[in-house]
Amino acid sequence: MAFDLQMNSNFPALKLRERAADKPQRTEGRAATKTRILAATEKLFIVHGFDATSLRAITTEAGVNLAAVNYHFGSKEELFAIVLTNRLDALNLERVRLLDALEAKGIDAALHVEQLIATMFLPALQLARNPERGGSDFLKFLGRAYADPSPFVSGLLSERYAAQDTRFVQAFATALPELHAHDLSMRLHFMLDAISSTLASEDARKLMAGLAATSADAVEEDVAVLTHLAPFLAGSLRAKVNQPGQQAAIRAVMASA
Amino acid sequence: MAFDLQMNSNFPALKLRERAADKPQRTEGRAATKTRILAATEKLFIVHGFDATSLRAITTEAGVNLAAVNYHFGSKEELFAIVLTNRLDALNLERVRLLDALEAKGIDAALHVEQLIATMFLPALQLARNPERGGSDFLKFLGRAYADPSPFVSGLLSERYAAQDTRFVQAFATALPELHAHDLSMRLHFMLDAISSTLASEDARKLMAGLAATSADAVEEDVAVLTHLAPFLAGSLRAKVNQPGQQAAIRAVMASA
DNA sequence: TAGAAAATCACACGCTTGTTTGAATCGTAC
DNA sequence: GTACGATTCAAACAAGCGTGTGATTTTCTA
Repeated sequence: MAFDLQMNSNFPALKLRERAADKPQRTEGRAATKTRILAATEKLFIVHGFDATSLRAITTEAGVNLAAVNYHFGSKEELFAIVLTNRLDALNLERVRLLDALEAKGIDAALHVEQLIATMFLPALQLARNPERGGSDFLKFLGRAYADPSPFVSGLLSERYAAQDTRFVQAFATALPELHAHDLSMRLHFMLDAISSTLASEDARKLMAGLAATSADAVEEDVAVLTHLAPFLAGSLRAKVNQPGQQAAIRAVMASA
Repeated sequence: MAFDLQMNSNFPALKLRERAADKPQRTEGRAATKTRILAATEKLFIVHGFDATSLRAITTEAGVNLAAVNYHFGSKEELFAIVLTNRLDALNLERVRLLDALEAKGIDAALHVEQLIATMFLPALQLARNPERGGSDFLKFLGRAYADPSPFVSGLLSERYAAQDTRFVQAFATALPELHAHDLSMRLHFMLDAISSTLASEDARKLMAGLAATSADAVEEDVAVLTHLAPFLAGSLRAKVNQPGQQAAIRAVMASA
């Protein structure tokens, strides 16, 4: 950067004094670069995704040298892998822990689907309220990650979390025994795609926030969001095909085509 | 649903090398370059999206010179705008026509939601069976377009089809008067995001094809797909919040957290 | 406080992107 | 057959990308 260059060549003493003044502890100064790169990466990834976030944008945002990324992280992909797994490992561990607890406690048959949905989404809501875990941006981050078109991101997610995914699919299959495997797969696919796109989109997230606007404390907000989300998703999963009259109604529309 | 896999391209007059040998006519030769660029653009857009489809990949696929794109279309964005509107204008016109017909015919209250859903998706199924309108690739194209992360693509879609969107939102609002505007917006948002991602993803499309595998002719295939799709989506739209016991079930899950 | 190690720096490499250029070629009308 | 507008062509442009380098500075340790 031009500023440093000028001070380097002409006033080394001045630069030394300024540096020493704003840097009282060296270990913090050493870790600061890596930390600020990680923070900037996450911030820009939320807005632009993997492909459209350049290392130059990251290092500018973080106020560090361009070469710092490759020095500290090796490559752009390794940097993003750390950012992604930092956040998502905790989320998925908590999801599996809740699923274990639910299955150990026994199954309330009538509302098992709603409980599975709550198990999937409650950890995300809770992390979203913890500033140290990303705060409200965590939901945007989650949506961006699962909707990102880059093969690197989707490959990392499916590789690293495939085991958890199949556990939830099996849990839903036992909760919905009358649903054919084809229909169940399609409907779960729909559900997760919809959640991802919604979390990644600003206006839809505001809609969800509006649902819980009346609640007082944190726990009640989670309850409010889930009581709107779970029936909606459960309704789609539980819907039966070939209800009386539905075929006729559809054929009526097709008659106009 | 029926996928005519032998159709690589949807534009006529693709034989040009042998034609160039005998007697090339000016208008045909002139149109050939533009047509082949459009076909290559559509094919590559389906696979890679807007950002990841380079003009060099397009012109190589089309077998034309790199400069031909800017000569005939002005810019990459203008080229993609033509490709997108070519396909989507016809789709949306048909959607609105069916909505007009449904509203003129009067409302079957009990199954109005299913009929609205059929109205939204039937035109896409029918276009997908017409080779001149894109064949089976039309559904992939549709999904790619609505799931594309590029601001240019999403901006073009929302600008050009905002009017039709609000018409459908209003139709759903009158069909579901008990649902709050917040919930309806969120659920429709979910629904469309899910459809887009599903159409864009290869495996999910195969799942949908499996639903209609038993059907004989084209019309019955559309009926089969819609009788699986409509109840599923209608179930999600019609689900009521705060059903008895749901809050308690959710709180039971939260107790483990 | 001197020397080794770690970190930062400016800079450049090779590559890809969309776009432009000016000359060569084609198709046709005079 | 020649002239002219329309098209095609190879080549280059400027900009952006991820990555690597060697020198310099900062930090830690003996």
